[in-house]
Amino acid sequence: MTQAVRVRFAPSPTGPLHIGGLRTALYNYLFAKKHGGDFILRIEDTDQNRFVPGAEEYIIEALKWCNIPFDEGPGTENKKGPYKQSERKELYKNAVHSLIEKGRAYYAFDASESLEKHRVYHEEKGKTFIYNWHNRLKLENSLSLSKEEVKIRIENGDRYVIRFLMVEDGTIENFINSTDLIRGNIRVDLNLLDDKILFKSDGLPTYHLANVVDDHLMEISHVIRGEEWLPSLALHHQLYRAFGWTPPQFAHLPLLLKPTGKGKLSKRDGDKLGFPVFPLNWKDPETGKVSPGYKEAGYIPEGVVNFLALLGWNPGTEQEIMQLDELIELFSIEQVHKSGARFNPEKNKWFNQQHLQQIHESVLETQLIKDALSNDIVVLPQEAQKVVGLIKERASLLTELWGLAAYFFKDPEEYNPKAVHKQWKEETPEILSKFCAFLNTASLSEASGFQTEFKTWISEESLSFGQIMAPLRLCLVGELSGADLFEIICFLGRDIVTSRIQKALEKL
RNA sequence: GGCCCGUUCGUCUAUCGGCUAGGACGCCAGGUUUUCAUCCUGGUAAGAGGGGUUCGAUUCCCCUACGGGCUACCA
Repeated sequence: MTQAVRVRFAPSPTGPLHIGGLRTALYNYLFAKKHGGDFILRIEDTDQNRFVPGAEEYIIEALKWCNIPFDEGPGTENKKGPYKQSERKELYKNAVHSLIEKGRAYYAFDASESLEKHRVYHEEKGKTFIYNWHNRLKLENSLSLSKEEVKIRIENGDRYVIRFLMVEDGTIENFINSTDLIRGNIRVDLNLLDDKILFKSDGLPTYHLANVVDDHLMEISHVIRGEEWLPSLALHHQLYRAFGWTPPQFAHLPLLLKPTGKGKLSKRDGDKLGFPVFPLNWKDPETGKVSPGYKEAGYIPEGVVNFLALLGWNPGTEQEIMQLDELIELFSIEQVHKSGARFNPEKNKWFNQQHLQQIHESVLETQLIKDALSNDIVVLPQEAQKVVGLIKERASLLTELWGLAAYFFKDPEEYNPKAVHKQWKEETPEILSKFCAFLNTASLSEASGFQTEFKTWISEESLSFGQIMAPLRLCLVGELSGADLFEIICFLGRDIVTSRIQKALEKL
């Protein structure tokens, strides 16, 4: 019998979820759904100092926007909950005490400042200070101090932490092999590892303890997390072993790197390079500063998710445009890459453009109507439907829609000077007047029919396309770009076309 | 500094010992179009370096270089 697949995404609410975290969530989700398993959201809020109000809500909203819902998490029925670590304190306390009883954890009273001194001192001598078998007996802890002393200190209310006893004696060779689903075997010398703090003096567990306890209690089968956790893998394995628990399987995802320059993608890169790194707008509760989100910048979740999925993984085929259900179908953790992937905003946009062509047009129509309304223009549903059909292939972002469609609903306010200079000739006004006359006799019920009539007319008048099309476009659009001109004319109707031509004739 | 992980076009990537190294984004050129965009066609450009193993290495091993991560009473 194989174990049920249960994975978790475990962010800490220290700010908005960024695109790298979102990808981790996505991979977890894809893996879970691929194997018919559950995707669990756990909030790791054990750092009181870094807690940011609103961050948890943001994370939940962001996952919802991306269409990657969790099966268990805050607010769901508590099968294995609660799902916030701050509500699980007793569990960690019990766990760490069981470790103390087993002799695998101990109290330590050293002040941060005194440890810092040790570090500096060692560094000056070109050495590294590690709190482990090397020196733990020279420091202030329940292994070096007498039982009475320890008891007195604790009863006195002295601040203490609880440390993990990594290895008792570092003189014996002691390697551990851990398996990573993506990287294979990873071999670490346990003698080089430190006695990590499991419990902080504020009475809360550190990540390492809480993480292991929760993954065990929540019956997590696969831990899929960022590569920054790879160095802790050996520690986590040792913890499972010390508890006597079977560890889950691990997979460490490659990091997302900056588009240019060095290092991993950070929350500040967005501002610097002008693209969002967050799924949704985020307003910093302290500074009030708003960081842009994909949603508000006009991206659709289908595009963002598709692009993100392919950053560090691909199905091995040449298919790139995929819907969420296809991603689930094709996903496999073994095909995830080992090396970091540079974030490419250009390609991100391209994916969005591709998906924008595929989503239901009603989404675009709704957006267009909304944007028009904020410009005090009422666009009827059937108008929106018609116009979206004409312009959507030109749009990469939802936010570009109105800019591409505005001339269907309002007269141009200005005429591109360059274009005017190039296309507005001496004979133009006369030709346009003739066109107006022709317009009165033409049928505008259908663009293709009108085009035929138009062609007949210009040959009768011995005019060329270039002579009339460009100026006409200027009159109607204000630019030399835009949708099919015959479609525009038929949409606008005789009166508006005529009035726009009149207006342009006056102005130019 | 120490430990760990990585390294194919500028970028994302295919290749699981047979390669004329394939695709996509970007860029460039051409075509379609009344225009711009879309779209279509073509072009540009790569296995870090050095040793092995092998009939044959981008692929396996080692070294070096470079890149990345971790090295907190943060996650």
